[in-house]
Amino acid sequence: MRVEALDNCVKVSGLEDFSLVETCECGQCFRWNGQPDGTYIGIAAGKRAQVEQKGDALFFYGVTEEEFEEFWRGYFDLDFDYGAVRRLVCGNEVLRAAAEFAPGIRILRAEPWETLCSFIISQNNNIPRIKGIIERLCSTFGEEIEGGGYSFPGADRLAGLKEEDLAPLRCGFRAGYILDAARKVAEGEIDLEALRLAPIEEARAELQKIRGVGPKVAECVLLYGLHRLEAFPVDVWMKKAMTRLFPEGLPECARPFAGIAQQYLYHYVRNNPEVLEERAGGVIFLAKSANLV
DNA sequence: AGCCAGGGTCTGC
DNA sequence: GCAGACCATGGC
Repeated sequence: MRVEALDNCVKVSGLEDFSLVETCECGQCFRWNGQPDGTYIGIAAGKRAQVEQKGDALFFYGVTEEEFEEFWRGYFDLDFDYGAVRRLVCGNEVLRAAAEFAPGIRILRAEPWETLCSFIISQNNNIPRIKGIIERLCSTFGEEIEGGGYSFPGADRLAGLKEEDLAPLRCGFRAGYILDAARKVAEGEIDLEALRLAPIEEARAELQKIRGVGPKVAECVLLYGLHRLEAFPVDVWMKKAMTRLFPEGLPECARPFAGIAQQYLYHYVRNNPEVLEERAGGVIFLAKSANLV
């Protein structure tokens, strides 16, 4: 991987196993939006970037080399060898097919609070509407940032609000959940940063003390917000995928990186729902499907 | 119109 | 412990 500063952007070349589109469209993040020109504009940790991929190179517009090194490099997890993980899970035929369908997926290092709040909003909801609610949350309570757009409001900003204050979000029954989470985090009752190193069972239990946070949301916070790669979120799609494809549970080879395997699988079954059909023939059908990619 | 959405809570067995 | 109603909103 090579990093160089050009006049108006930072160029990062020599990337392996990275796809901007796959990473931004695989359902883990809600604030990256594809533009008509093929670039993606996103906001994370109060910073805005416009990113373009050409082959094995990324171009970061509106970003200095220092900002890239200090934040975006880690955010996109560019220093981790995903090829090694793919080869590891390839011991299993189904996982191999899933990983080969979108080998450029990365697990972003999103902020814990933003992730917690976003996945509370995600419950019993669809992705376009989740994005809409989050955008309204940011434009209403976030701060305007350089280059346009709004930061994600901190827990302390929301902790003092009442449910009616959240009415403009049109987030329905989730308003109370957001406020409970904001209060517990703002007052230090829940220390999200401490959960990076806590035993995972303890971290799970801690997160589920928040109203509106059950097993699924907790796993998403662990994986996307705290980068606990062993976390394994199971939503309705993953439940179908596991029942249909892994009735005995996730193969042993994938356990240490269950979260990455989950992301490959989730994206795979959502874009190839036929592999979940009753008469599909499981592994044989999957192997065929993989050859088409 | 009616079903469903990257679920969770609460109630009743 | 587990099933089932219910939750608020809008995309399709």
